[in-house]
Amino acid sequence: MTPVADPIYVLEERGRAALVAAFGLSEADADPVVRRSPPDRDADYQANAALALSKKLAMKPREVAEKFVAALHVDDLCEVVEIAGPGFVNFRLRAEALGSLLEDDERLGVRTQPQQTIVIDYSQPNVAKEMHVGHLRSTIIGDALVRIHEFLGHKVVRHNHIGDWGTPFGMLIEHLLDIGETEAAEELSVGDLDSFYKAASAKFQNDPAFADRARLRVVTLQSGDAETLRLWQLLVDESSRYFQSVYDRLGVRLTRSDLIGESFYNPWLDDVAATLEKQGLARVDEGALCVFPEGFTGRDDKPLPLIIRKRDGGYGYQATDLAAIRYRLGDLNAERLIYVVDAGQAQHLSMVFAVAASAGWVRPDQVEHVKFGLVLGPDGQRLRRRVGESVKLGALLDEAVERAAAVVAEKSPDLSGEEASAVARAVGIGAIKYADLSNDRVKDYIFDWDRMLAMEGNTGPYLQYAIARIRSIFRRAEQNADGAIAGEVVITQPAERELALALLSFEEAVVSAAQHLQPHRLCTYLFGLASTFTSFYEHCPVLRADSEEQRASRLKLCDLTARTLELGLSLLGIESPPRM
RNA sequence: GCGCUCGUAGCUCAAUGGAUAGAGCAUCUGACUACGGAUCAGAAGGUUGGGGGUUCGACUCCCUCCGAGCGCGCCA
Repeated sequence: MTPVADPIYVLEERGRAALVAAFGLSEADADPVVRRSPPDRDADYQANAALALSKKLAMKPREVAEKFVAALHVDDLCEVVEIAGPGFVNFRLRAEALGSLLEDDERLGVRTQPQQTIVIDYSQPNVAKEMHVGHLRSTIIGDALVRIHEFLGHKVVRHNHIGDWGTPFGMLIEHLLDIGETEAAEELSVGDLDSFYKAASAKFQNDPAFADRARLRVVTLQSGDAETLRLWQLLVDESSRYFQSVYDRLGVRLTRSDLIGESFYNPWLDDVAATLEKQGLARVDEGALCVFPEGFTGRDDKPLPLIIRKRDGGYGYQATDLAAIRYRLGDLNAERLIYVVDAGQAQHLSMVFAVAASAGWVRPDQVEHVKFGLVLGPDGQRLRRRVGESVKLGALLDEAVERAAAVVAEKSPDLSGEEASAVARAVGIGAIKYADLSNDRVKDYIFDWDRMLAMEGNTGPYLQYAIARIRSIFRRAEQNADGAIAGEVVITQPAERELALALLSFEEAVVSAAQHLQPHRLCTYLFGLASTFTSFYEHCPVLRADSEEQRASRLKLCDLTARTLELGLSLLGIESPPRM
């Protein structure tokens, strides 16, 4: 059975062969530059290569296009191939070809890629600190990238690089000792991490004796004192429980075994420093061991250091990040590292990457910073609870589910209490995720409850609703929708044609989201598919189709649409309730 | 001061260097007692912050200016 296959790749392949045959180009130079055509152009796809090649080949663009078309074999797919404008080659697919391309396939036409081992570093909350919206973005985007790359056949190693080491732990442990283990565990277990951290921090600032103890405690901790480590572990365990509760509510694929935090790299930090020194990359400056990577300057044009070891002999996150790169490539044999970290860390990470590259630990093309912008409130300012305080994640998720429950209760009063609350969870969490993922991640975005929960527009609830609506067709048709639809897709109406083309573009949407590490490309695709579907559904009667063949064909289009939307949402980490 | 990011319709956002810059919301006009109206069709709305440049072709690449945000030596 022929799988669903995105014609853009077929045309690309045939186009490449034609360019090689017609002009003797190398495979690499023979990119036919196939794109979807703009709407209302009476063409489905176009190849733009002729214009780009005309100079290289010293021919007129139209001449290039003519020779290209002459060498092209696409009669089985296209009913029209014509040259337009200055040298665009337009393709219009045959209706039969569209129908046969849409044969059933578990993966809905998305092929797997040659497997790579990829470490994706995301979420990164801090021990003994409440998670905030910044962690939310990293978590949601990272989770989507994990799912997309796993689906494409890669081996993804999830690393939750938690902040569980370093200077703050001196004061946290001392504070823990002050109030007693029992009370501390109690406070931490109810998830009130901020008050614990703030109390410790306040004492550190106001009580010099406490501050001295805290500094000493850092040394004791990092030298591996057993009792201190036990107390530290208590903090980590309590915090991990809290993190896990957030991940479970979010439906994010992170577990305790993915927690590989800063402390994990502690044993290698001395060696990182020693190696960099031996390589002549690091030198002592103002008491600290520094590397000055080329091209980084700060104030007064002074070279900017990456501080490997502080004046007091301790290590910061620069050394830890370097050790992590060595571990991930050297010990885990990863081929690619992806860091889902806010844009504010761009300079730090590019310095770390530069140093790791010059030490020979990584090739520059193996590491990528997936940076993201801020979450803003309706006023366009950074989202805060009150001045200076970040919004607590737990409260945010509560509110999302509450608001979704109100929407569900109003729109679907017939759902049972249990189902209604399950739907509310899926809709509320899905709305938050979709609102985050549907924007270009590098930009700041405005967090707006009403917009993200709206049933119209490019939102999570809209897509979930579209799926539920299609599912209801099958309930009404009393037909099983699990690929058991007999017959084949026959395209007769323009709306069917548009829907078929949209369905066939799924692979490109997934691949492009992965290639650019931009989940919003997949969102844009899914919203377009849902819109195309509603137009089809309005214009083409399904259950009241003219013939059994047409009914079966249209049911099949419905089924493929629902499954594509479901799969697409699942790659974004979003659930699709069967009814809502 | 140096560096990075962003600036697109009234609002929120799209647009792997390709033809006439697209959606949703809001506004306006139509359609159908609805296979879940949580609908469909259409209109209006733009000097893509300004100015230069590269290119057959620029929202996209380069330079410059303006505006916003972030980072810039011992927190992570």
